[in-house]
Amino acid sequence: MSAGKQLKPTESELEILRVLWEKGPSTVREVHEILEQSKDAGYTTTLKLMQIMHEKGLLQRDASSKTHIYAAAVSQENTQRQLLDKMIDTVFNGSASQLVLQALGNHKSSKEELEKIKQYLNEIEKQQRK
Amino acid sequence: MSAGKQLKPTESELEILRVLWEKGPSTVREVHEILEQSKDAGYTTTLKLMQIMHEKGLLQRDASSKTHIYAAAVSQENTQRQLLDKMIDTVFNGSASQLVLQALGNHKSSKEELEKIKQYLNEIEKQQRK
DNA sequence: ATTTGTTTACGAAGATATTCGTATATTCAT
DNA sequence: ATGAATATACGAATATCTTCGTAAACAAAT
Repeated sequence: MSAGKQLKPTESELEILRVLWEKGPSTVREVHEILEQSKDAGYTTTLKLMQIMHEKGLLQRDASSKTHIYAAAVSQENTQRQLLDKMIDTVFNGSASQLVLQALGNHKSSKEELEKIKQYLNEIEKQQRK
Repeated sequence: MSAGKQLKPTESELEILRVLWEKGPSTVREVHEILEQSKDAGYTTTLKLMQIMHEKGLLQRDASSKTHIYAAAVSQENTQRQLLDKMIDTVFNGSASQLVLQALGNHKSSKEELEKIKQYLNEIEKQQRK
């Protein structure tokens, strides 16, 4: 499976992807109006970015109507994994658990979340014993 | 407390920091020779980068002898935390445990490491009950 | 002292990412 | 049809990051 590797989105591109992951297929204006809330950029800036992302294969678009509809062409999970792997590699010297300890140490996680993580660890250990 | 905030190192800057964290205070040449093993760049490129990092406050240097000695001015842990926090924020929508699950799922961790994480989780839960 | 090798300093080219102005097309209301 | 509003396309300015050429300073060897 798998065609060519997905390339790493830039900071701005990630902001756009987040909107599309959350809201689903949207027009440039819709995306732009969300972005405007947290940063200030012109409309054509958002447009241009989304066009470039489309060229790169990060977004797909439906141009059948005058106002194009864009959607993420890469999944949130794949992108998260890609960026996370890179961070483990370049920032945590390849040690995922080092990163995990840091992450747990500096953020309040709810009891439920912690429980979920523990269960997960147990499963992994069971796997390993086999 | 807190003096001005530490600014985010770029990709290349991070490579240099990693060398200095590992080897301690070093000359440009020493750093460069390590970098050469994994990438190819000219000596003056490494020099320039380290000079810029010094200006930015990422490195400190001892210029008392002809050949300057550079050292990291930011700690590995602080930098890791900074980059990790940003990733949790921008890539994992603020959910540290989401990131943790991803990290555990996609990397083999040794039994010892997993055990360490579990102990840590227990401690956190103990804290929370208080 | 002159040459040779190593170092820093400086400036600028090249690459990539971000921003926006302007032109052109389309739609809709009048 | 004309004008106002909104969309896309395009090109280019700006900013940031990365790279390196070249010159000047210095040190060591001959």
